[in-house]
Amino acid sequence: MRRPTIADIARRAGVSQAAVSFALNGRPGVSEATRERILAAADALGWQPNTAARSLSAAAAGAVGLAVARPARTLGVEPFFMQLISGIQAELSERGHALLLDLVEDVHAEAAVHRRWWAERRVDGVLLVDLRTGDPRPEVLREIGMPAVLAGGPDPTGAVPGVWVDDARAMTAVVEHLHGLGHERLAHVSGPPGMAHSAHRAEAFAAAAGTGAARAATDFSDAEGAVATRGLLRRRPRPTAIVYDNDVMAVAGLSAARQAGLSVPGDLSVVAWEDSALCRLTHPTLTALSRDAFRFGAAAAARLLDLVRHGPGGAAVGDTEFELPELVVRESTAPPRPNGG
Amino acid sequence: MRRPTIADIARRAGVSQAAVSFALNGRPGVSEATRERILAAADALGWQPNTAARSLSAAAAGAVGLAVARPARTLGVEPFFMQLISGIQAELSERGHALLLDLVEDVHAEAAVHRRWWAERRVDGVLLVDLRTGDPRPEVLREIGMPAVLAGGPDPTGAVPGVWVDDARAMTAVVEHLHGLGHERLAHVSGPPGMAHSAHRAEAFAAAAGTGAARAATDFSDAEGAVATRGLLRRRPRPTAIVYDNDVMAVAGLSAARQAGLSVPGDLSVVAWEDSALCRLTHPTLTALSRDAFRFGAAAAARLLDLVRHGPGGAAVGDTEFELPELVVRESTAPPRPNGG
DNA sequence: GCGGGTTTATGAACCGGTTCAGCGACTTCC
DNA sequence: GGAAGTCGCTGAACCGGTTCATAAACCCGC
Repeated sequence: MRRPTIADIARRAGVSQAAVSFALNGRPGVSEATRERILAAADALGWQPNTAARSLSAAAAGAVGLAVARPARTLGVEPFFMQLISGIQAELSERGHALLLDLVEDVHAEAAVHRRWWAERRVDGVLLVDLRTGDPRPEVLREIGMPAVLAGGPDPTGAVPGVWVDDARAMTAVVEHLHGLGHERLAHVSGPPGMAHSAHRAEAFAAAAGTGAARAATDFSDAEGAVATRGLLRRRPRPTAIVYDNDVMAVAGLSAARQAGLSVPGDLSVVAWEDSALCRLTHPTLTALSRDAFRFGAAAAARLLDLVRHGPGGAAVGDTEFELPELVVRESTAPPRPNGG
Repeated sequence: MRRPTIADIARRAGVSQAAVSFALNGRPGVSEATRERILAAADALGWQPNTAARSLSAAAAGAVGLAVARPARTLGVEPFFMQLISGIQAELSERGHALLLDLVEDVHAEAAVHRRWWAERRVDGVLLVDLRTGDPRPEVLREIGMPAVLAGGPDPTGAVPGVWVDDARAMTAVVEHLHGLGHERLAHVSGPPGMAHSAHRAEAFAAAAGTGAARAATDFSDAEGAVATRGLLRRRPRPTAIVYDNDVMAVAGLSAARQAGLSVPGDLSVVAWEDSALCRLTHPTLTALSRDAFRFGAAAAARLLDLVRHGPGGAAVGDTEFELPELVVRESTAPPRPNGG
């Protein structure tokens, strides 16, 4: 039951502990024959390194952290997050690192968690999501000197490198799709203006959609998505197409439109920013922007591990751009009715 | 930038390292005056214990693990999981523990992760979800002697204590609700028969629903939920009410019924096992079994920490029952049409 | 056969905490 | 006043790895 240590291996193989350490870590200093004898002994004993001991001398935790500041209510509904975490996880475990997860109230609590993790040496670095405007986190991370990567960057302050998607370009593509169908009065149901990527999208929308464009901000929840939709549909002239910043709100918007007596896509076209099973469950199915959250998470994790391993001057420098999301056209977008509005 | 150690505190307070350790851990051996001087020094330096060092001597990792073996595709869509994790997290962080998360392929990979975590001393215990029939995990955990708690037990082998919900009683309540409305031909769209809780529910359903009962098994995904629904609706006589084992399949079933030309709840009543925003987004809204996944997770985590702290003979022994889910009646259940079928 | 260099292996220090035996100083009690 | 006990604190070992200075063994050419 007692877990074997290198001392056990050393005794079994008849060598010193130092030799065992060299052998197990593939460093020079032991002959090939001895190395094999040691590896065989380690294998026979089922030895695994004690992470605490290794961390202590190596001054590396072998783990990275992800603290998420979103209400659990919102988090749970968005498939995006689990996919993201799954991708992060896959990359990390392949490279022998563990993932520490923390769900907290807000970005200040998150920064506090980062400080604690760092002080306790629990993690070698952290991943950031949901950058806010005036976000305290990048500054805190720079201050304590902890490696960090922003998933969904770039960080305008430049304190933290990011793996990012060009939301502006994606938004332009969505607007072009709608324009191409003949829509002229577009609306955007966005996330909180305090979220950086939300603000980016809103700007890009305003720039691409032209003068008739309307906008409503929400907290990403289905409830506010419905309220925003009702508000937009009361406008005269009424928008003929709405772009939602996530899948959940798009579904809520669909219900709201139906309750207002409008048909989709006859009276109103709908686009969701994030694709998921949800978008295929509705009737009509939703046109959506699809990105590979799994690979996105993996890319961010890979970037972070490089940073941890090689320091800021490592393999990649600055921000890394991730592929554009793909617009998957389904039933919820169609040309507007000639008499619409 | 260098993180302070107890040696720094000792130097600053003019005492030995041992005294510092005693003072910081609230143990006897230092006078009140000295203790305060030490705490002040620690505070001034912003000291936090190095978890690696502490783990090494205390032989405790200060973390617990959760490895989940579900396809990310399914995981992401179920709000239940994030709520559960959120609750686990809340309890853990309150008691100074971190959460290690791993998403893996299947229960065998999960058992392998448990072994590795234990050998590496990364965690003090693990939480189990989704017990399968013939699940290898309890046996592995008993073998290596790692504290574990099953969220969603009880474990029939008795190797791992569980925090559990009486699914059988809940299912009976659902069936009674439907019977009370006048339904006689009920159907159940269940999860994989290999999942223990799924099997329990199916048994309870069969016992309560009587002879006319039909059943279809799925993998919990929206796709199979739709297929199962179409199959059930082709039966003659047709069922007038369907109970789905999760929210996602219930929504998918709703679409499938509509496509088959049936109205809900006119021609078909629908009940979802798990409540979520999803159930309120649909049209009609879904009658659902609602349980507090957050508190459920917290309860499981609390049970595990007790086990870790006090051993198997600790505060609680055996399985702990969690409150029954509540049936939230919404628009999707109603009396069957007299001429239905 | 001997000096110089390389390979292979070892002992001991170190990472940052925890813990325990031991030792003065002080109190208590007879 | 001296034995016994308590209090407050220290020195050192220990957890399980990594690492470095050092030494023994071996190889080479001259």
